[in-house]
Amino acid sequence: MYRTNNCGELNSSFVDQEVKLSGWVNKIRTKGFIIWIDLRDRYGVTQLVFDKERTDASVFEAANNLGREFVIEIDGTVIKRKDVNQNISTGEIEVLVSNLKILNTSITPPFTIENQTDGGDELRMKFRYLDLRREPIKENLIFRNKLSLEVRNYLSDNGFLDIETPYLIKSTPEGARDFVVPSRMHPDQYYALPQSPQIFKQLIMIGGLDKYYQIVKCFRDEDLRADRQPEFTQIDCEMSFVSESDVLEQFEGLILHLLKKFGKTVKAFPKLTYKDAIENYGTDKPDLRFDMKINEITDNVKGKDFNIFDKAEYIGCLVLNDKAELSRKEIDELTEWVKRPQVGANGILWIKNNADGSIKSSFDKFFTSDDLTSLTKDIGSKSGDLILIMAGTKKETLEHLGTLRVEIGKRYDFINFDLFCPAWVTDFPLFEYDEEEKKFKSMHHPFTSPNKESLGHLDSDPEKVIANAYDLVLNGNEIGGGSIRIHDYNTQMKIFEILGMSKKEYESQFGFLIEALKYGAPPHGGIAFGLDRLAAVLNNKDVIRDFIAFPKNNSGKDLMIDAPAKLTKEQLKDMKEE
RNA sequence: GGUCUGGUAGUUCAGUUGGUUAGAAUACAUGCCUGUCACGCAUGGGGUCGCGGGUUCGAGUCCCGUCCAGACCGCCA
Repeated sequence: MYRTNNCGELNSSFVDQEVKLSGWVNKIRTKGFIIWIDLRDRYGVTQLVFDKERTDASVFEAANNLGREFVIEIDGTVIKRKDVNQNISTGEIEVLVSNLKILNTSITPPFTIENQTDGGDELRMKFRYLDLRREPIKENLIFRNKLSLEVRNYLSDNGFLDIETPYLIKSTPEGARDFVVPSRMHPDQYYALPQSPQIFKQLIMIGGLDKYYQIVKCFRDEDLRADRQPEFTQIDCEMSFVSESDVLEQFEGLILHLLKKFGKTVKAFPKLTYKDAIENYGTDKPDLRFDMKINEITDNVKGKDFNIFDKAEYIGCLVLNDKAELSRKEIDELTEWVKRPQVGANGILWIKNNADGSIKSSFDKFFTSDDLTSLTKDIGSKSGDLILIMAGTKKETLEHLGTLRVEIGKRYDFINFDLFCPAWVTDFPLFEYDEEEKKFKSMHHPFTSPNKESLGHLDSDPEKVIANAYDLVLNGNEIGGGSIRIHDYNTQMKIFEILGMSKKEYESQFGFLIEALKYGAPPHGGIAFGLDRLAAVLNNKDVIRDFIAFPKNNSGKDLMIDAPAKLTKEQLKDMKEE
């Protein structure tokens, strides 16, 4: 037996008990006559004490020779501390050690195993097993476990069945690039790893299992971001005999269940259309933790001989309450920020609706103060406000204003980080036109059903067709998305046709699904959530890597195991036809 | 594929206009220390300034190339 207790559970109620503990040497503090060691395991830290009066000389000597991250087992007596440490749960007691056994030694770790480590990202990834010993990473993984457990509880209580789907499937050219796996038994042929179990979950519905879920790894061979990994985990769900509102209700329940379980404050759960989201927030994943909206002022400002306005297709602005005192330098910094190639805006124009009633703008040459006053009235700005204006094409300007809005929210503390603001975004277009390939592409995927009301546009004007598709947005992050699927053979054919796929193409790629639709496919739909991202967002973090035990770095590498790597000639030979 | 930022001690970083022997903190080692908990004090070891080339009397510093890391754009049905 290595231990009678763990390093997180001892407190004053254990005083005078004999205990045996095992763990890692986190920190050694010595005063010559006395040595303290912080012993760490998954559960916490317990202070061990050795001193020249109370500890056997050989044990004291052994304690003197320990190093960081040695694994030790000790016997001792729980005693009250002279000075209590309020910061840790075991801070009232310490263990007077009578016996010390070294279970394993350690060389000096390359970074400190502390909450605020001195290690950089690269080093932490290379020695991820040491990084996992750190409290913040450990807590993230414990949180992730609780999260997936609560997801399972909710879905199981609501009658969903956990059904596994295959990882070795067939590649399709639609959507993201697939990771491919060569087949040894069939040289020059390849499996693909699933980007999502999409088609399988639809076939499970056609198979009559009614409610399915799976917490499942998915794979996409695309470039990474702070919130994107090439392999990631989805909470994948599908239901039969449901309309869009049924799905939204069911999964609003899931999200509220989770937010409640984790003690989060939720203000509301609004439903906005894609169009409203874009026009009010400049993005399809609005951060609703602050109320600021984009105001369109195109018609208000044209015709003053100001070229920038007169030439623009769209002019919009943001009203920053009580920020009129912002310095010229700060506005210039914001301007530089939006002009960086990553944002790509042309610049920012401003109006200061000063607290003293005066009004000033960066285009005073063209606008009288009466013009400005009437403009501020129209957009409901009060004195003390700063108004930032952008102009250009509608699509780009809204996008830039949306990016600026979030930056302002962060920079000037408009965002309330204690608040969790989930929202549905609905009524996405079914298609978007790809200028490069000169054809329509599915905005979601080709199995998304068109909205009944817009079916008339299917032949004449595909871009106007609205999909029965929806995203779940939380604090400005897309954490889920789904749709009602097509369960009708003819509609599915029609969609493939609009996407410019030949009969040969769709039959070779999705023939089995098309066939299945002929055998009494029920109406069905579903949703998938990104578990990694959900875990990060619930902890107000932007980077999902630290919610994954062994993540890939920015360029898709695992720095610890050094993957990807080359294969041997022998291995490659197996993959090729003679 | 592109843009930006960075790469200097085990680690995190500073390093001025190009100028003598490249610094700090921390980690590590040794010693001291009668209650520490970011313990303290003293001493010490520790450097291919990412790599290659160029300019120069002289390069950590300037130029070109390249590699690596991070953030973002494209991409992510």
